[in-house]
Amino acid sequence: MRLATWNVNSIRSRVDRVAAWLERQDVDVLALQETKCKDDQFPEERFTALGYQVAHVGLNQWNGVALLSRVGLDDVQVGFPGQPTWSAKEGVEPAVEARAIGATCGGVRVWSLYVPNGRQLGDPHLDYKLAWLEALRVTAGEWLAQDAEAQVALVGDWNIAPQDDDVWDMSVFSHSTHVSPPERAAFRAVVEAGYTDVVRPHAPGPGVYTYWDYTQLRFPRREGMRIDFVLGSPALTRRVSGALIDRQERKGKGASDHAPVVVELGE
DNA sequence: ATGGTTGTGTAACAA
Repeated sequence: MRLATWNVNSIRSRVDRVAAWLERQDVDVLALQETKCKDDQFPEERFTALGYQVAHVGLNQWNGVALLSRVGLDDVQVGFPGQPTWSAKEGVEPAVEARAIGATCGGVRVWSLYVPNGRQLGDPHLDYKLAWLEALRVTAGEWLAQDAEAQVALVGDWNIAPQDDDVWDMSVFSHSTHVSPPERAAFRAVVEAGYTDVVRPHAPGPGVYTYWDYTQLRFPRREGMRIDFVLGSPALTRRVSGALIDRQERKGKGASDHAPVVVELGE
């Protein structure tokens, strides 16, 4: 089974590219982030025509996560237990954002996750991000406490570069989010709860990234960040036989600023 | 040059 994750930065502007890529890469399950649309705007028929079932949550033009699967899509869950809420502005009732959707696909509990962007050090968004990751760590840890053999994949855009090699130049990030000690500790806590980065051994750095900013010629200059991850539970990690970051897909007109990440699972 | 691009939706905001 081939499992993939991709921050597409708007599914409506990328639907042709995603559909073509799915067929080319022979992917069974694809987790999408930043679909940037409401549920009724999601181009579901494009994917059902290719044999995929679709689950999506999108509340407005921000965030939005989805799962496409051709190996079953059962027990869909919008948001994870304990997922923190966010209030966009003063006076607006805090709500759970469209940042997490889970389903069982071919025996694997797959979660498509879009971790909040912390924006700046000291920004309330960073506190939200850290609380979000801590809540995820607690819940995902409970899943393994209940069933140590559970096959769980926590996949998506984590908005964290866990190691210095995961950015092109650490000195550029000395006062930035994504690399700060609290963010790295929050990521490490998920790993220590039992979830392994299954891609890195198959796509080692330095210089291997999943995201390149649209501005400042970051992609041709090879100035990127590794911030998209597939974290596997122990039982899932044992099944991983290969992985790749499809850098080709970042090329050309109409590319997302993120590349897709693919994991091959054996029996 | 204190920005640089791309997305939402059509002014700003988000990344």
